[in-house]
Amino acid sequence: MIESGARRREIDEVASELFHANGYAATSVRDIARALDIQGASLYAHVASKEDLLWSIVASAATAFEAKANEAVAETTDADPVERLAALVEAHVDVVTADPERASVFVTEWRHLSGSRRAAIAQRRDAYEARFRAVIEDGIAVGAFRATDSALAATFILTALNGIATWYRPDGRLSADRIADHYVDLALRSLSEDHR
Amino acid sequence: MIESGARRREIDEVASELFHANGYAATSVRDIARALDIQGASLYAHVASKEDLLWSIVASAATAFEAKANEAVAETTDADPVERLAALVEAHVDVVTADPERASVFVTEWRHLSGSRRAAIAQRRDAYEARFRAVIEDGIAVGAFRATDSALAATFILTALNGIATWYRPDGRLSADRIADHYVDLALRSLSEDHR
DNA sequence: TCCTCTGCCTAACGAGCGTTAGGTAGGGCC
DNA sequence: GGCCCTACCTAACGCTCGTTAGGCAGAGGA
Repeated sequence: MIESGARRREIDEVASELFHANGYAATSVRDIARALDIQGASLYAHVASKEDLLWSIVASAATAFEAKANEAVAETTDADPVERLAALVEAHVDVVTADPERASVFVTEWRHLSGSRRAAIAQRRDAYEARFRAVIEDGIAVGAFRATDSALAATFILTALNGIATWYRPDGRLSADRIADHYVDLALRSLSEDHR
Repeated sequence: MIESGARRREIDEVASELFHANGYAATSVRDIARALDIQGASLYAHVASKEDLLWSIVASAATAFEAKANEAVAETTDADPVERLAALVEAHVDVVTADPERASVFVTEWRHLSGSRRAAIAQRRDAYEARFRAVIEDGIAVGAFRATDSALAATFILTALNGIATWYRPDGRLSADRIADHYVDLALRSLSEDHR
């Protein structure tokens, strides 16, 4: 039986670290087992397949991003698009810095999912990106942002945010909060009306 | 003997496509050979190892980025930091869109290089990023950009630019030129003084 | 005609891959 | 004491991996 208890969460965490460090394809089941001090075959008491492990990580990351974005939007229903975008950006950075390994696996390894799972994640990513785009369009309509290609702007901002997952270290020069503040600033200014 | 003739360039191109599509670790030597309609073992008449193939792609991409950045800086020696940063950003987008497969392999697969090669690329990446940082600092000193963390701003911009390699399609909605224009705009505004 | 070079072939190597089958030690509950 | 559940074990499966060895067909120059 494939459970989802404490040991399973441990396994997900170790797999996250290794997938983050070396990539999914370059990480063997026996690599993960070694990090847990057990045999490769023993992992299959907890997990149905290697891909299930990836799926569990990627799906939980997707859920985390969606949940935080929901919070951010709920907290800014009465606010203007500028504040709502700021909340969305901050939420995204929060999720990334809270678990950079998981976030980076989500961003870079989801293509190794097969068939319907990959499609499901692609769709959720699209929906997530659409929320950013919608807020940007609202801001343009209200005159808070300059008129520009909202899809391209959303992509610009989101890829910059996702990049954090690849270089962020909890013990690095900048705290997660400071990174979030700076990135909110950079993102909002990139859409600002005045310049030069 | 390992040559560097026309056939070899063909091989590099096919390998770029496959590494871009599926990742280095998930692409086998036999996959590359199949795309060339030859046997896996036959590749070794042209290439010393699979990693050499990756190295050849990554190194040529690094050289392309450096060369275009050199041009951009040379053409803006008398210009202000704003124009020089614009030239750097445009150069980067140009290199990415000119060969997105190669660029994306450079950005995402270089960690699979071993030892000294990985270190060499890491150093060249750092030096390249430092050029962006230096121009941003010049701009801040001159008052053209607002005072901010220049390293973080450079990372913000560069990761957004590198992201293009993962989604750009030559036959997509936006031409390479329009993407470059928009991204120059977004990058410069993210550093602008005024906002709200 | 012979020689050399280019570009590919077949066959095989040891190693590692994801995964399955079947077993066992130990702890908690009846 | 008997029972089941959790967590792991060893052994092995068929397959694919990167790579090497050795050979051969055809083109081009001497």
